[in-house]
Amino acid sequence: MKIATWNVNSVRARLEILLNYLKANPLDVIALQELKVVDEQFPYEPFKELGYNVAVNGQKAYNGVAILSKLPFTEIKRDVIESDREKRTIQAEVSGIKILNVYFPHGGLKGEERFFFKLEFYKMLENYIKRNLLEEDKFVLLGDFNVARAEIDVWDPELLRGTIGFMDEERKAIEGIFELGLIDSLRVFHESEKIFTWWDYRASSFRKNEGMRIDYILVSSALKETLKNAFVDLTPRKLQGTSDHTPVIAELT
DNA sequence: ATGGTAGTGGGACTA
Repeated sequence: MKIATWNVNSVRARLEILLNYLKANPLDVIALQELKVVDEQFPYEPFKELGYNVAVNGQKAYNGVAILSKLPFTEIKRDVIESDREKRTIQAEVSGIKILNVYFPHGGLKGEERFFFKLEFYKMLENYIKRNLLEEDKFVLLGDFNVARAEIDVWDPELLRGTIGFMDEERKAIEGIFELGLIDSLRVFHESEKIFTWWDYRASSFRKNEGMRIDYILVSSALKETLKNAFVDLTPRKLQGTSDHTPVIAELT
């Protein structure tokens, strides 16, 4: 089973790129973030034509998440965090695996309201997992975490230290989620490579490879033995008019 | 500390 996460930064603006990608790259499950569209206006049809079941939790102009799956969903939950009014979570079960897709807040500068909201969001998600998932559950947490975990996950740790996405407070918060026994799939196969998933549109960041690894696929220990590969696909980031993120993919048996 | 770009929706906001 191939599972991917991709912050598409508007599903409608990226429809052509997304469909072409799925035609060329067979994925079983794909988690999308930043749809920027309400459920009613989500482009369901072209995905259905490619054989996908579609579960959407959308919002106008901002946020919005979806899960596409070739296999049928046996359960769909939206807004799994109680105060999630921003449409940032959707969970679906596919073939006995619970898949939780999360678009974490970007946050703000230290001390600002959005900064505290972001830290609270990490804590709420940690609590949700603690309360709702058992150690033996087959579970995948994936999405745009909006934080780089370690120095290896940013292009210039000295320059970026203390900026949004690489503050000590958010790194500590995300570590609380990793410490629930979840496995950072990319690092199982690429232990010490500098690999990024996001590059700012500005300042030719992608050309200079000035990026950050802020998108993750984490798997529960019950899935550890089934993990066969994980990688970042840079190809779609090279296209004109593409998202500022590129997909992360994990392969399970 | 600022600016650089992009999407939405037709200005300001988020990222």
